[in-house]
Amino acid sequence: MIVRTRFAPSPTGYMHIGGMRTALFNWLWARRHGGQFILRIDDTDQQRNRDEALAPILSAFRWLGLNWDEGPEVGGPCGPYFQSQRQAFYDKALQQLLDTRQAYRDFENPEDTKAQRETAEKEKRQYISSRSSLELSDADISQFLSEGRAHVIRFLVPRDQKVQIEDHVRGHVEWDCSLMPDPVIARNDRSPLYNFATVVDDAEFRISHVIRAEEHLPNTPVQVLLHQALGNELPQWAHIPYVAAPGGREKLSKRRIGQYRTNPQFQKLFELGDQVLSRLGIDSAADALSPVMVEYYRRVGFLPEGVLNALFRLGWSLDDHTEYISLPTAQQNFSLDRIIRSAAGLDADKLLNFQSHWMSQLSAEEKLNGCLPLLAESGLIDSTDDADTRDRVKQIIALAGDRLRVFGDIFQMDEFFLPDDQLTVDEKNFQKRIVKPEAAVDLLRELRRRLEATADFSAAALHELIQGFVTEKGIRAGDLFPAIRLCVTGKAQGADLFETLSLLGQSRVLSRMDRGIGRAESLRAE
RNA sequence: GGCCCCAUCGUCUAGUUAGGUCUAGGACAUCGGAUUUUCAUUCCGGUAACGGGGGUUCAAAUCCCCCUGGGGUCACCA
Repeated sequence: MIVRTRFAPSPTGYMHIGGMRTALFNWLWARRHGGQFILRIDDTDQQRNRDEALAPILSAFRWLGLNWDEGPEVGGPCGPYFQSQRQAFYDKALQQLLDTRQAYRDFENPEDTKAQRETAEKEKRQYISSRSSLELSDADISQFLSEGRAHVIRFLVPRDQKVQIEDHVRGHVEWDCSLMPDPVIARNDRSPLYNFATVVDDAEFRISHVIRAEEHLPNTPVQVLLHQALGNELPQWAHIPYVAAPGGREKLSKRRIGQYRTNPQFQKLFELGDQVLSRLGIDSAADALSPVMVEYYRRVGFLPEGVLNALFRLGWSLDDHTEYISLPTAQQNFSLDRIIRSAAGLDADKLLNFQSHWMSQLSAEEKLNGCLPLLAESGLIDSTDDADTRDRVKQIIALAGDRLRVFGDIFQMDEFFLPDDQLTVDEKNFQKRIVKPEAAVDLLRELRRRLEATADFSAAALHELIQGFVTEKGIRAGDLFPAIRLCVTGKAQGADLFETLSLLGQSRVLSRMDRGIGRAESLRAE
C-alpha cells in the first residue's frame, strides 16, 4: 500500500500551532513510509482573499521544513488542490448518490427543521431528520425543481446499520446510525459541505490514512457512510488528541488568547513575546500575533527545531527517555501506536527548554544570522552586511552565551547598541547599589580615574585592575561590581562584567560612569 | 442534554496491546547543595503520581463493571 496522507487547512490567515502538529504527524507518517504528503485547501466557503489567507499557512510549513508532494504551488496529478475548484468532482458524486437514491432533495423549510431540532433537544432526545421530503413523488420533485424551489441535498443515513472503525489511536469505536440525522451534503446551488467534499477528495486523492484531531471523531461515521455509498475503499483512521491550553485540558483556541494571558503556565511565552515584538514595532497586546500561531514563534526568534521538538513530544514519544528529537530522527521513528490518547497541554517550560537545547547546537555564524535581521528590523543596527557590525554582534552573542535562548533574547543585550542616554536603568537597584551606600560614588569615581589611565582594556586586564582595586580598598566584590554594571548597562545582572566592559570599550565605559556618578549625586542631593 | 472520547508526579510522558522484573522510570518545572564577580549555565541531591469503588486473579497502573471528574461534538462552518 502506498501511504498517502493529507492536511486540509481552511485559509484563515494564520497557522494554528495545534493544526501544525496534526500536519506534522501526517507528514511524518508519509515520510516514514516513503509515501506522499498532500496539502489540500478546504475553501468551500468562499474566501475573499484566498491567497492572502493562505500565505501564512504555507510559510509556516516552509519555516518548519515540511514540504508537500502535492498541493498549492507544486501541483500534482490529482489537482486542482483547492476545493473551490473541484466542483465537477462533487457534482459527479452528488449525481451518483441521487441516482442510487442514497441522497435526497430536502425541500423542508429550514425553519421547520430547526424547530424540530429544538423540540428534540427540549424533550432530551436525539434529533433525527423527519425525511418529509421522501414522501414527495417524482412528479412533485420535478415540479418543485422547475419552480426553482429552494432545497438542500441530504445523505440518506441507513438507520439500520452500525458504523465501526478500528482507529489507530482510539482502537475500536462504533456508532449507531439510527441516532444520526441525515447530513446536508450540498446546498441549493450544489456547493458541497465539508463532510461531503472531504470524502470525495480523500477518495480522489487516494488518501490511505486520515490523521486528524479528535474533534473530527464525530464526523467519522458520516464520512464512513459516504465512502461506502460511493463505493470507495475506506481510508484508515487515526484521531490524535488535540493540543490543549497550557496546564489544562481545553482545546487551545485563538479566541481565548485573552484568558491565556493570565494563565501562569502561559505567561512566560507572552512575556517573551511582548519583549521581542515590541522591539519590532508589533503590538503584541493587539493579539495580531499570539502563541497560538506558528508565526509567533518565528517572529520571536524560536528555531524550527525547538518548535518541532515541542510538537513531537506533545502526545508522542520515541521511547521512555529520549527528549531531544530532530526532524530526521522523528521521521525515522514515527509511529501511530505511540501517540497518546489524552489531550496534552502545550508546555511552555518544556518548549523553552527544547529551544535552548537546539540553540546551543548552533554555530556562532548561525546565531549571528538569526540575530542580525531582528537587530536591523528594530533599528538597533543599520546594516546586516557591514563586516564590523557583524563582527561586533558576533562577539556580543558569544558573550550572551546560553542567555540567548531565542534570537529575540539579543535585545537583552541592548546596552551594546543603545547610545548612553537611552539606556534603561533599573532604578530600584541603582538606588540600592549606588545612591544609598555611602562609599559607592567615591569608589566609582576613583575607579573611573584608573580605568581612564589604563592602556589595556582587555577583559583579563580589567579583571586584574578591578580585582586589585577591590583588594586594595578592602571591600567586597559584591559592593562594587553591581555598581559598575548598573552604571554601564543600567542592569543589575548580566553577562561577565569584564567582558562586558571590554566589549563596550573604554570611551563608552568612561562616559557611562560619568553619567552614573552624576545621576547618583543628583539623586542624593534630593 | 444526546452521541463520542479521555483519566499515571505541578507539567510533558514511559509503563496498559501479550497482568508479575513497577516499594511506578525519564524529562521540564520546583526545592536544597556544589561551582561562579552577578545572572544564566554546568554538576550532585530531594519533594512529587496510578481519581474512587467493586470485581476477575496466587498477583492489577495494566483486564471487566459502576461511579466521579475532565473534554470534544451536536450548522445549509470547516
